[in-house]
Amino acid sequence: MVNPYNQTIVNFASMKELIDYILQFGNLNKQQITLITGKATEKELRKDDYFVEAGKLFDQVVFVLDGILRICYYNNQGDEITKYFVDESHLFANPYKNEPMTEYIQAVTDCKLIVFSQQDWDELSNTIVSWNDIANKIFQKALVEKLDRRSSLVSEDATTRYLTFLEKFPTLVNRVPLSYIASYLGITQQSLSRIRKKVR
Amino acid sequence: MVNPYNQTIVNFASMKELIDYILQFGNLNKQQITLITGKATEKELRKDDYFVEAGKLFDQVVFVLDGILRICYYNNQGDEITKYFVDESHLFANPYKNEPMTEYIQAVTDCKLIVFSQQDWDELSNTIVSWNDIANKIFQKALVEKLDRRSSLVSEDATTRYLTFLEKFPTLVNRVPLSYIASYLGITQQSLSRIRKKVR
DNA sequence: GAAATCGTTTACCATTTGGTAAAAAGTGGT
DNA sequence: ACCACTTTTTACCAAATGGTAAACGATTTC
Repeated sequence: MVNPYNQTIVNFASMKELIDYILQFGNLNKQQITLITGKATEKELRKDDYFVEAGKLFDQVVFVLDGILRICYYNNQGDEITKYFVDESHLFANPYKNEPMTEYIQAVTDCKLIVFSQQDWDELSNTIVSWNDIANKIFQKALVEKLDRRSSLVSEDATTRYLTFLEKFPTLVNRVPLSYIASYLGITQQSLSRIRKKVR
Repeated sequence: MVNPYNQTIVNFASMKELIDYILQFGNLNKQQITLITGKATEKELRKDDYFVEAGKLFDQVVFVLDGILRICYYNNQGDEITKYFVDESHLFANPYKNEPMTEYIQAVTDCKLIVFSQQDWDELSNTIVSWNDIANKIFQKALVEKLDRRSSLVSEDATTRYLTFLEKFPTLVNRVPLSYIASYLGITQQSLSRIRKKVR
């Protein structure tokens, strides 16, 4: 069978992770879980693979089973900026589904993902009455969290930002290149190296 | 009639502003508009009044008819930080309705607001089928915009940040004290004064 | 195992920003 | 018009950060 996107059916254990995640936001019965599972596909990425390139449309909903993604863009000075990371057990969707991506998505480590097309994802509301509510809760919470994190990046000094990053993402530090973390924190890698030395 | 909250029925012209705003996100018929209008109350604030204080619950939905609000908190160093401004024709709701506010809301100028209790706002979904969808679109869009703005605050230098602020909020510069803008941009007011002199 | 590559650290100096303080400009009240 | 008060600007110096480059360490490749 031809499979140009390297996508496979999702196995039971993987799917359970996603379902457990969704169940935090609302109840689902067995039948509804089967409906969701039926639309899910699995996708693997190698370290440094680009999952989505800037300029292209991206209308999928992605759950990270294993690995770390980063969402990036280039700022006014042409520096590559990591806007945020998406790590294990987090959902990601593009808020601007109908516009070409201004950002690109890259695998920081090898990744295992569960992927839905936006259409499949949305169609679940036809058969699961609470689906829109659940989906909105999920993405709203994610947005609020991202906003809070970025707010603290603006109002704190570089050292505090790094320490907060360590608290919020304790599992990322040793798996993500320092330069990515630096650009996420809004400082140069030299500054971050200096800070790291100071706080160690 | 006792009116401890200084709230009044909303007049027609004011209500039209809000309805026009909501209609960007979905259709409403006359009857539905009447339902919404019936739940709205008007509230006025004087410059520097605190609308919501930190530590208290806040479960209202607020539309700014006139004036500017700012949402603030204190950072680790004890500095007062303006997290964002809410100006004319924008809706604001607390994403953490069930938790005491960590931020406070202050009137930067005299303000005229339309206010809904969260309960009234939510109850509209009982009579307007598309209400949840409309409301989610409104707040999701607001969150995404705020996130994009804050992202550029992290990745650009102070001068670029100020110029971007001028572009995004051309009507705010002359109505908001420089110190508020500085804390929003993540710099001291001296730095902002210097930048302002440079770019003028 | 040597060479090449990549990521990180260090060093140097220029630039930017912060902190404290004082002066200047603007605002409101009497 | 005057005073008191707030906001903004300016100045000075200290501290933090950026830019360029080189050195170091770890990993990969042949």
